[in-house]
Amino acid sequence: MAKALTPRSENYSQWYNDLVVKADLAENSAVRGCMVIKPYGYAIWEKMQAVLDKMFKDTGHQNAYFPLFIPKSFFSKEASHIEGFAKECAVVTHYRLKNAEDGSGIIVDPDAKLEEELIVRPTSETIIWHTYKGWIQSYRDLPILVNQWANVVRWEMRTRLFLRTAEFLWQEGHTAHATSEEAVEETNRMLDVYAEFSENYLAIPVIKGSKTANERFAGAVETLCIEAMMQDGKALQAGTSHFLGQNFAKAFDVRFTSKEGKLELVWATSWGVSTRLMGALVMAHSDDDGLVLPPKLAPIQVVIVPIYKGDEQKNAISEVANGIMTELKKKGISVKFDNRDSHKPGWKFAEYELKGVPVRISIGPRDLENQSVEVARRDTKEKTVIHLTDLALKIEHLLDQIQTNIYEKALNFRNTKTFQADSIDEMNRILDTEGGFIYAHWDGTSESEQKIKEETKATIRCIPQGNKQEAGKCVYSGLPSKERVLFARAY
RNA sequence: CGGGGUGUAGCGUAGCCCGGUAUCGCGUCUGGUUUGGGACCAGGAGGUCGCAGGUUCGAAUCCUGCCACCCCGACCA
Repeated sequence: MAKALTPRSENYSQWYNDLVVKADLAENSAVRGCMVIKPYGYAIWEKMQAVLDKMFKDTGHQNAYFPLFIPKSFFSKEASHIEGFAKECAVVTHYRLKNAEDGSGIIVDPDAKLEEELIVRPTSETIIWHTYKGWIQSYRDLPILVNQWANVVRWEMRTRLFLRTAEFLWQEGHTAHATSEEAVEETNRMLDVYAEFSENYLAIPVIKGSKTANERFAGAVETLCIEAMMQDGKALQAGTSHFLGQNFAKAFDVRFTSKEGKLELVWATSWGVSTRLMGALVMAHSDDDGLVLPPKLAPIQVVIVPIYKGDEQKNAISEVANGIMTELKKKGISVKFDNRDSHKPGWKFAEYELKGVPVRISIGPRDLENQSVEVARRDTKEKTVIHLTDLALKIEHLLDQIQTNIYEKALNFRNTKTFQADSIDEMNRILDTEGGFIYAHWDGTSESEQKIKEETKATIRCIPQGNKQEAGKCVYSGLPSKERVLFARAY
């Protein structure tokens, strides 16, 4: 079978889409803009969830769950918030269907109109802050450190598997604090959690920074983000952490009595990552043979493929394979022995490469004689013959090496695609030929930011944390600037 | 919502300009031979040609209307 993944140079988004479908991660559903996440894709998401959930708990958070539906009136309480989300909300207006009297089918019962429409949550700040009002009276009730795993709906005009779907899965943390300092600290802490997750598990290097006012989350005082580079040089926002100030406390009238006995507004944060990370994972590491999964998130870390003629060989190989499996499982390595008769070895090799399984062990008659196996790594496609002695230990080390190598490779790629530019023309030249990240001076105004976007299609991804201070002139206005900010074309 | 494109078997397609009941590949089923990189041979099954109407002896093909999907923008995690 010709697998024919589109070479990524020709049409990256087509290549991405084909890969997601062929690797069995997800597919478009019958519902506009919504996707079906298939078992293999969901298994990866579950591994991400498990790691993140532990990181949240290790930083003192608890999980809770809030309603899917939000009364319309809740949205009108925070003006900039509704402005940011109004354009893309699904709205429930009725609660009953009935058979049409003319027999033409099922219709919405006009008599079952809701008094107040319900919005399917695009994010949960409003319903949660409405709830928090009832939870918070005194400084003793703070902080509240809650996370929710949920689905949300944003009626996007154009969707793309994982990267932008009308419904997506995510986690959203919502915390309440007595002081501004504490809330800011929380905002930073969670950004660090995301950066650590991205680099250590997804094996994707990220730039931490803050968004400009234009790009800020609707209702936030400050939005922090991590920005990753995909293999076509475009940027992908991989996670956000918002300092909400007292905006939501004001909107929902959430006050507490301080130690000093004064009534004060509560300080807030919210932070989230979504199934978009699945898209990041695919776009950051894959090659023309398929997915390349970091071992820490691969549902199958090792696959064993037998090569045999006849039952006698098959049985002998199975015995060796079972021994290896037992040893690997003892080390907590997930391993699959694919002894199906229905496919030939070559077919299986290609199949597991497409699915990104980090390590493949193949065992044939040659190996039986030599007490060895052939070990192939997905990231470099190197094959080596390894003796059975201490095989599990060697595989364990190999998995670590692969995890590191994938990260290093992504980091090197990003470094070679990161540039400085001192004019709009230079920016355009780089973006059109190389793509990638560009550090350039900006005068700090929304007008210049907007103009640069119009002329280059690149946006300010973030003002990087700990950014080097350096006097210069804005690439658009020529006005003085004290630092370079990160520009890129983005997903 | 603008600009472009495509609808033919489970999937991918040829045929359309120039009208005669549909081509090829993958998959699938049966039998046999195979197995160290997506096996081979033989045989079989599978189609309202997106929908509706029109022209015609005859429409996948020409005409009209509609629908769906994809890509590129605007919006966005």
